[in-house]
Amino acid sequence: MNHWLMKSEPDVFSIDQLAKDKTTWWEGVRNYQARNYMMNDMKVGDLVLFYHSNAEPSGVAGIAKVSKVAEPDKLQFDKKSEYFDEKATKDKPRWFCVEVQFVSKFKHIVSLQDLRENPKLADMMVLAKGSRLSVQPVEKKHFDIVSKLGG
DNA sequence: GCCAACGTTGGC
DNA sequence: GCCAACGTTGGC
Repeated sequence: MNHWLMKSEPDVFSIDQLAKDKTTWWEGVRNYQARNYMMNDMKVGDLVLFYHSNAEPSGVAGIAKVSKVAEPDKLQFDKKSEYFDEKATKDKPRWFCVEVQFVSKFKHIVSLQDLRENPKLADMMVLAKGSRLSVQPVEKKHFDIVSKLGG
């Protein structure tokens, strides 16, 4: 089983919204590297750190898990969506997304500062300079430390 | 709202 | 296939 970190702006979609909805298709990713992780590597049951970006504070807000493997992102075909992609066709979809399911919300958000201050987490991808990838792998040892911090 | 870092696009 | 210009991300 693999572990992941997925970023979402809470103003757009928060851990509370996921708790309410139970599951969601992770639509709107328009970065090939992030897509490839979802399309090729994410399996049902994989655990996900749900990360709030552009937030007060930014950080890991809870845990989700992959509930369905990748399927074509419907928004790429929706002309009214900001995620519409005129180069995508139903025969040859360009963008894929997995479905994730709510697992738990942390008692306390594990802020970016918390992550930075923990030497054991120093080589997490999310802490790398200029790291913008919205779907990224996480080592199990890091996942375990972060979930312990979250309570 | 600024801007550094990074990704994508498109002319050549 | 290079790379300048442009767009986006996301912390601050």
